[in-house]
Amino acid sequence: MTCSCLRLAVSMHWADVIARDLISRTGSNLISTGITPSGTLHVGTLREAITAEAVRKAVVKAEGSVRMIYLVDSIDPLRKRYPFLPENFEAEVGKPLAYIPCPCGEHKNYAHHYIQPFLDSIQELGIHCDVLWTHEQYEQGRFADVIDTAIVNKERVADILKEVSGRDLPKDFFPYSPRCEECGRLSHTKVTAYEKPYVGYQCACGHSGKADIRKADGKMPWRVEWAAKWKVFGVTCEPFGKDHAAAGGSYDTGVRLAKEIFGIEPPRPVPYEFVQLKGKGQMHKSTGSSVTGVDALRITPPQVMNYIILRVNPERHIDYDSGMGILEMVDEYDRTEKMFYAGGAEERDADLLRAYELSQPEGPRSKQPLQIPYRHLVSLVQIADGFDGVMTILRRMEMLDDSVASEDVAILKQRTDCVKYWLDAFAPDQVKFEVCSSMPECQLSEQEREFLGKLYESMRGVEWEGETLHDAIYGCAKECAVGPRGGFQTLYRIFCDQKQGPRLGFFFSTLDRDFVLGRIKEASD
RNA sequence: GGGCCCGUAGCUCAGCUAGGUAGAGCAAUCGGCUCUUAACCGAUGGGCCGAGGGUUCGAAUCCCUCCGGGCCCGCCA
Repeated sequence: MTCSCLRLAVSMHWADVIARDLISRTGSNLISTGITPSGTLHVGTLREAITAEAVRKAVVKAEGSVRMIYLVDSIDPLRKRYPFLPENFEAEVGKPLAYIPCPCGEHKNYAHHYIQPFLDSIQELGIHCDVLWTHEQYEQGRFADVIDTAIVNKERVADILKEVSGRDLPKDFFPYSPRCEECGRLSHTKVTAYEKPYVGYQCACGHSGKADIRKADGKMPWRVEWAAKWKVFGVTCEPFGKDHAAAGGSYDTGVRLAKEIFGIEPPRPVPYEFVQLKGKGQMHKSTGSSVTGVDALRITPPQVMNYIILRVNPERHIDYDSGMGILEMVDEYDRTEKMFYAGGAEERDADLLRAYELSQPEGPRSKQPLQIPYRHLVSLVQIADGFDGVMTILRRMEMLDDSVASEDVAILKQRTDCVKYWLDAFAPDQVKFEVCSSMPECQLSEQEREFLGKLYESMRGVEWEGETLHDAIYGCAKECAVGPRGGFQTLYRIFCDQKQGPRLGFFFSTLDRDFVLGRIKEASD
């Protein structure tokens, strides 16, 4: 065996490793993932979908056959009245999310309300999947056979659950919970009989009736339902959070149920670690997270979001930093992008480049996208008036011209929006500035006033353009006692009431000439 | 009680399932660009690879133990 052959096997991105494994097992793969939309979705939800999509792309690249489904667990019951829900939702507890009204009244139902932002995100992130709603699957009778199988084998199902999880089950355990046709709740019914396809029940509300397993008249408990889904859809691969991966956890019971009850091989698991939020508070269930999945996407361009997830192994936890860290991530992303298109990267960066490639919603472009330094945008957004203003300044600075590709404009727009949202909600004060509409209170020394006076005269005669303004400021400050550093600081003080700020030349060039000169004159008097 | 992940430069991490005496980015320092910085270019400094054993000619890399940190395991996806 030659060296070059060996080298091929050295480095492989985790998604490709999984893809290779999948292809070696079967000719037709189905990746499944999903969520219960009971409340606001967090960044971890994004990780699951992004992880699944990376595997899907990797299988496609390896020329395997693959499809991906996203299951919205819309038939799962509302477990309790969460703090963010109005009082009257107390009455909805126990009912399937799909049959509970929308909290804001603008969506079809509760489940839609919470999943819709995520479904929108999926588009941006380039996740290619078929979205399925579990309540619809039940309504269509797709689970009828597996429900019957579970019921017929309910003793063995119960044994497996007890054995693997080490927990006791209620004596009257039944692998199907009827939904009371009177009160709509799944949680208060007791099964009294089974005669295929009808499950007789008595509800705590007083009603007794029959549930048809071919309809959405009830559901399986989720551990059973999970394995049942594998059977019904033919799932061969599924990413899930580490909570499911714990010993005796739901994946373990799922494996046994799959093999012994449903007679199938369990899917290839892809356990992933949680995403932790750094910066503005951690992600606590009790306190609620200050950064939601939607927030994260609003401040992180989608490709970068993908990259954050894909650059590390799934089993590694990620600290999502909504503060300055986001700038560093975008910078790293841009660096990797340069490397990707420049070619000649070193072996050790192979996985990073692959992560970049997988991060592109529709695959990488043929040419390197336009790069405007992200940190620069942070300044521009605060100077310019809207996206058009940003574009205008970029043109003036010759960072882009009329030949700019529409895709690049789109990316720029997206990044500008992210920066704006970030500045509003998450950015540390250190990077923020604002033009004071009137002269801030400040004590200026004699030397500083002298500098401003000279600068006033100098700037009056100069072209109102970034570079020339900058030269005027620098030249003037250098000749004065305050020196360059002191000169710049003085200006920041009288314009922004800070001792630092954006690059002054460009900054001034975007402001009204009379306003700037007036302020300098005022301060020098 | 059970399980998983992590502990390598100030920070975020590569390297670790092919063992041969450590890498990147950011930060820092210094210098350059007539140029303040949160920008650009260049250079420099900085780590006994959590601790202790073991295997080995040789370990950040394999095995064991321990310490430290994070997180899961209540039918709740």
